[in-house]
Amino acid sequence: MKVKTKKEVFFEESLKLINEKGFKGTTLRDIAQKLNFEAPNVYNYIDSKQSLLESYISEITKEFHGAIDNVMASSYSPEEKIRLVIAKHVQMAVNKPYQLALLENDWRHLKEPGLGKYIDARKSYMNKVISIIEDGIELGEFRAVNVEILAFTLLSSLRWLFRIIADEESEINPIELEKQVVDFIFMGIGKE
Amino acid sequence: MKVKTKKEVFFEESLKLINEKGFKGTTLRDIAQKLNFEAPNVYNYIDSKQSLLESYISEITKEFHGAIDNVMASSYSPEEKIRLVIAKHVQMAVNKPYQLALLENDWRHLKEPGLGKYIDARKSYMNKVISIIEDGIELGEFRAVNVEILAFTLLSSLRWLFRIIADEESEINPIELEKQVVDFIFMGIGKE
DNA sequence: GTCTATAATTCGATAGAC
DNA sequence: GTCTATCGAATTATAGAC
Repeated sequence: MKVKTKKEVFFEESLKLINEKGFKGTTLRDIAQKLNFEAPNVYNYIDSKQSLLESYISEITKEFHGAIDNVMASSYSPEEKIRLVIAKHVQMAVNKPYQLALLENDWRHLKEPGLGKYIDARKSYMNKVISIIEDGIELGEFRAVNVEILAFTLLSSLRWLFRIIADEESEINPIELEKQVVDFIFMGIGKE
Repeated sequence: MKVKTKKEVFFEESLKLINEKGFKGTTLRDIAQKLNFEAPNVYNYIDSKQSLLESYISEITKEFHGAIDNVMASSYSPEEKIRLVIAKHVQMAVNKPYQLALLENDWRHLKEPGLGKYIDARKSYMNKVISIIEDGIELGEFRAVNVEILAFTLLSSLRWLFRIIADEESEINPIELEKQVVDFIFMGIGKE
């Protein structure tokens, strides 16, 4: 078991607090109190409250975009690509639920130019998903649907997976979670 | 066309601002500026900033719970009940996108005892959906699945429909939106 | 790295005149 | 209903001693 550095503990505990009270609702005093020191000491770890938000968000968005770019550039079929995208979201929800929560809850508190970049990147991500779905429809792997609405609904069900982990008291089996989500997205709830 | 009262304009404009900047990120001065008067005048319309949040949230949660209780008490089949639940979410997303956004983004800023009540009500809502799905599986209308994960994923895709309306520049046809969402949830994206 | 002290600003809210 | 003036508290952040 690796020993956590003070810096790692700082970022982990801050993350949990922000998850409970929101970025704007979490004060540097709150963070300091949780770590049992006085407020000005947070500046031993960060330059500003804003930079704290930015570091959490940039880390996780880079990971998502790196993953989907690799998927796009692969020779897998559209159906397999969608499976890989789902797998990535499940994996992230299981491994970094609080960071995902922060991303979804508090991205709006980014300041320019970071905010504009984030919004653009988010659109770009959805466009890549749309592109995969379009290919899949063309190849007859998917039903013909309104791709914008579908991509949006699909991503919505993926983006909020972290709540299952963050909210649920019970343990979740990641493999079972992925299977259930894949089945839902490909087959829906209907009998046939 | 009904003429809007000043009070209606106040609540509408406040809602849009909160949607952009979040509840904690929106100051009473921001609201006053948008309405072209000075900050203390907001107290002509509300008792406190907190009561503003509470009124938005209680209105919309009552509507959802009233709807699902009527559905539960009806003699429709589970499949038809799920269709009605989806229809309600689509209808709300189309008619009250900003209020739904506030609900999802800022419910955590409720204070006790309202916060606890909201969390309980949210769990209760999901339990009702789970109950419908369980009935449907028993009757052979739905595939046998992990109902908790399914209900969660299903509700996630419904709860974020408002973003299609709030974000999208293009007009959305509510009837088409409902059809696409129903098809996605019952059949998924797969060909068969 | 930790603290005390405090600056500079902003916030929700109130008082009271018109 | 609208304003000016302002209070009291809280916030991010800095200065500087230990």
